[in-house]
Amino acid sequence: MSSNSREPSSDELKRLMMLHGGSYEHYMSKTRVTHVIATSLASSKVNEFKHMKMIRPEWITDSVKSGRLLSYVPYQLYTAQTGIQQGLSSFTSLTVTQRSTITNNTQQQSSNTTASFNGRTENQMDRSYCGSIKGNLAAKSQELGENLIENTASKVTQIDKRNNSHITVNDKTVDSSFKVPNDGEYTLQETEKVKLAKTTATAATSCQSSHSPAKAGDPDFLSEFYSNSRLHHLSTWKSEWRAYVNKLQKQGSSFPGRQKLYDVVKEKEMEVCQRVISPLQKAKPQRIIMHIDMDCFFVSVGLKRRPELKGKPVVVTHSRGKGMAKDTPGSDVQFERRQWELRRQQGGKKGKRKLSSVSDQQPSEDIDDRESDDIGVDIVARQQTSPGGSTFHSMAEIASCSYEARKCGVRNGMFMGKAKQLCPDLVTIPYDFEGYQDVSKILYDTVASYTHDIEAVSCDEMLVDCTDLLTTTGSNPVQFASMLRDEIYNKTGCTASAGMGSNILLAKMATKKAKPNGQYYLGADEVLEFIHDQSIDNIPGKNYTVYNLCLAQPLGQDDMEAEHFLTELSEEVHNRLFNIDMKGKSITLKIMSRRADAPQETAKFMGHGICNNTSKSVMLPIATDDSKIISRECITILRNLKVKATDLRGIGIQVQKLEPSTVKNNNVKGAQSILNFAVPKSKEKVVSPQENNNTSSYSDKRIINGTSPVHDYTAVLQPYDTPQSDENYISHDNVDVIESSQDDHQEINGNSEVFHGIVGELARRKTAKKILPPLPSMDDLSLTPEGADTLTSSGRPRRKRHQVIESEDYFPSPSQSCLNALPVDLQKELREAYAQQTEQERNKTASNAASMWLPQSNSPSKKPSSPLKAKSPGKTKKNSPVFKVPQGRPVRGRKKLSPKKLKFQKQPKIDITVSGRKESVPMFDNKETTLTIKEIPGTSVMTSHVDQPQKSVNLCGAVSIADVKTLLREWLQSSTTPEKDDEEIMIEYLTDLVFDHNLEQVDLVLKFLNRNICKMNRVNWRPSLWKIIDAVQVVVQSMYGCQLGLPTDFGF
DNA sequence: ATCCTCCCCTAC
DNA sequence: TAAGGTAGGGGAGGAT
Ligand SMILES: Nc1ccn([C@H]2C[C@H](O)[C@@H](COP(=O)(O)OP(=O)(O)OP(=O)(O)O)O2)c(=O)n1
Ligand SMILES: [Mg+2]
Ligand SMILES: [Mg+2]
Repeated sequence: MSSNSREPSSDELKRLMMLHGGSYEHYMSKTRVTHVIATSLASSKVNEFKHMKMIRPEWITDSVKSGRLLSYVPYQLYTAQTGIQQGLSSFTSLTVTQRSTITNNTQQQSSNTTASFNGRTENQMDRSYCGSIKGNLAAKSQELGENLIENTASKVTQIDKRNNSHITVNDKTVDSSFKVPNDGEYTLQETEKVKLAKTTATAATSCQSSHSPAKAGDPDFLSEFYSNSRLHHLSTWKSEWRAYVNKLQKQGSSFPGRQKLYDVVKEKEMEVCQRVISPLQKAKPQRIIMHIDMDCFFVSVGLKRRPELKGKPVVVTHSRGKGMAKDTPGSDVQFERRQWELRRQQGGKKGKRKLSSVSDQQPSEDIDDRESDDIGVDIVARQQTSPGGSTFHSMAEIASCSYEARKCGVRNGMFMGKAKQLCPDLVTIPYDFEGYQDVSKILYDTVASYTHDIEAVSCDEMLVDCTDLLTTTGSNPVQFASMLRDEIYNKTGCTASAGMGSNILLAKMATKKAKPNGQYYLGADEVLEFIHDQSIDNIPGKNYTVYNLCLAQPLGQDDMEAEHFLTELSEEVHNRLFNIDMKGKSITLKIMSRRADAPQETAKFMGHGICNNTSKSVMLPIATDDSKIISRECITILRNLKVKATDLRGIGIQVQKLEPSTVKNNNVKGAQSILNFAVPKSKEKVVSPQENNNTSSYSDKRIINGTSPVHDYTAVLQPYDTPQSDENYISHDNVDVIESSQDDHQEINGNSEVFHGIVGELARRKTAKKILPPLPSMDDLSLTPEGADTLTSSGRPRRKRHQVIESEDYFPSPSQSCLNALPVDLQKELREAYAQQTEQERNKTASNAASMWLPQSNSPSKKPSSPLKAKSPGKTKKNSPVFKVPQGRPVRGRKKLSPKKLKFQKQPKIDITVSGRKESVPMFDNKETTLTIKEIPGTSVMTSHVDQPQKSVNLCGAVSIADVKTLLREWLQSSTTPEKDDEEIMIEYLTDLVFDHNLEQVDLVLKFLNRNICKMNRVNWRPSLWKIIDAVQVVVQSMYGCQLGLPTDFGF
């Protein structure tokens, strides 16, 4: 609820809500909050809450008055909210109360309002992605000479579009003759990463502004950050435009622009008295790619409001250009800036090297970099020393600078301080993200009125395959470019430049040459010469990665801080996943930690300073989008990494290996366009023959789902590559559809949320076609599908579990039949997983000998998962008694089931990973090293912090199975009836083991318990045991999608 | 040979 | 103050 909610006071509303089954969250939490109640919201909030239902308070009061839950629709704050938000069936769901994930799914139907800030509804784009064009084109410089010439890079592959006219969004008509560039790649990794940087507490000084919104702890931090982040906007827009273009392509359309172009050409021809050439030109097989890019985009949009600044050196930046950045005590601006420059800006200085000489000079690249760095430092030094003390060095980055500013050497991405240095007259103007988006929209729509063979590159930039366009209109590239640029200018008031060539790379280079408000057509004949003259800097290099974001503030030197932040990030990730109906199996945590030679304080406010990066990933047995699971995994990793809290500068979470979340999924995914070689990786384990139907159907039918949400077509990315047969055509969509099976429907329509997890998911995919031979006897750990017998939706399997247990042949029979219900290949997977599991077990024992030492925690530790704390104190532990951990470290094996082909299909991964702690953060060895900055990356001494091991999951201090057994034995002997407390401790212990992926130990412990209860005839303990088992199964279920299989005689 | 993970890189 | 995000190619090195 927004604090602005006056009307009824927020307290009153809160009371009403509580009274009627809702709940009230004081702070925004995307997972808990279902409706935002407010009378008005700042636009930044609107943006922030755009996925939410924003509703006026009268909704609540009126509902209460009328005694039932009224539709919130008439009460929406902004009708611009796209999508169909379905009403809630009960007031109770007003707010999701933090229960288990499973419950969450039920609500949150919030539509996928993608971008569109204030009411820009058309931006609702579908999810399909176009791939990056640059794929291979970015051939390293050496090959450039050769490769450039052919149009290797740019095969705007196309396939005939089957017109799916149904998604009519615009008034355009279908033109089935158009093509859709598509990508053969299956990679669809939605990733999310955010970093965090902090400054030390010592610098409490720097943060007296306690009201500063920039705190990691602040619930608004993330959204606040994003809404001001130009790079975030750029990224977001890019993917939106890709999706938009993709949608256009699927839609088909008419191209009003072509007529104009055609007319102009006609006219021209008349004048020139019919050159017979143009008809002939049509024969040219030559592909023509045009690259269009707005000139100093942010600036020129900004100047529309400040026309008087035209002609002046203008920059867009957050910095207001006055005042001085505070010189943070512990920081080393010079040092950091130098590092920054080394990293980012290697532009400009390496000057004149020509392509032609590149091949032999290639290796000197590094040196060059360093040289340029030195120059940078030099400047900095001067600046530092500059007399008069008027050193303005803001570290705000310049997003875009006008060409006047460029004359002084100012560049995009440069720090404001340095730019000011280079050009004292610099004028700054603020960001106007909405303005950029508006212009961007016009740009795209303008081009789209000519063709849909577009590849979005950025919000101010795109690639256009003009081949078809030019052919059909009989025009030449120059004519088209002129017309297009004129039109863009007329409509937006901003200028664009265009470059054309036979491939993407050439087109881009041509643009660069054309740049300030010009165009350049690079004909085939000039290519060699052109290239020869190009400075190497003008060649777009290989690609990219990224960096980060951050937050500063002394807030947490304590680990809780970071973990809390992680939780928030997890929610962010969850939302992103949720919005695209995907779940992922792989979670990666990326950590940036202060490099040992870096100062304690970051030079740049909210910067991350100079860091070491570490990343670690875990594979989940089943895909998830649950923020709690994500955060739990991340926290575990973080703890294991043992980064000093004060050195933690950035945190990023990525979720990969996405697959459609089966429940309601009508989205189309993937579909990246490929404008270049679709190099088939051949290889191929033909998709298991049984399910060939996949292979063959590159159908588009799923689109139907756009209108019939009930269906559950599951999009599956096709991993294998295009048969290379026809290089000009990408053979498919790379998105495939598996027919939903009957049970599908019932599951979806009915009690879907009940069936969760691997088996359930699998079953949903396909019906079994074959029955497999019985499983090997698994008296040990085994996983049992829990599909058939329903659970209560609360997820409590209690009842059912008993059934399972009771059935004599529990394992052979029921589970077998469940298994049998699965597709053959999946059965196999399960089997394999099982096999590996046991093998792993073997390994484990083996590695046991390798002796992994862990500290014994002597404290009874209620919470085995201790905050990694223990920093220095932990060190002493080193001397404390240690236990050998039976399940030794190295094991932590992971099963990989059939690799590629199934990649995006449901894949049971029963990964019993042994508690994998260990792992040390590579740290730069600071020890008495005044270590100059010299460090060559590879050289830096990494000291592994092998010491101060992590407190491991333990039962009252017992870690090893032997100790636990001893403890349990004592426990059993101590009395005939268990204490409630004991029960809870056991549950906690076992649960933590599960979280730790140490199912093996869980199994051992349970069996041990069972055995001894029987042996000692402790009848009274049985209910406790059941209870414990139930509790554990719930957790296992939620994490693995199935339950532990336990011997049939359990508990008897 | 082929994967996967962890990294780096760079265009916007 | 500043808002250093992000997709995706590619390489090294380990596991299989
Ligand atoms: N380091 C960078 C580079 C770019 N941008 C933003 C601002 C730019 O206006 C926009 C487009 O980037 P371009 O590379 O196209 O640069 P400009 O459009 O500003 O200038 P040019 O005329 O060279 O295209 O992206 C940014 O925020 N930070
Ligand atoms: Mg531009
Ligand atoms: Mg651009």
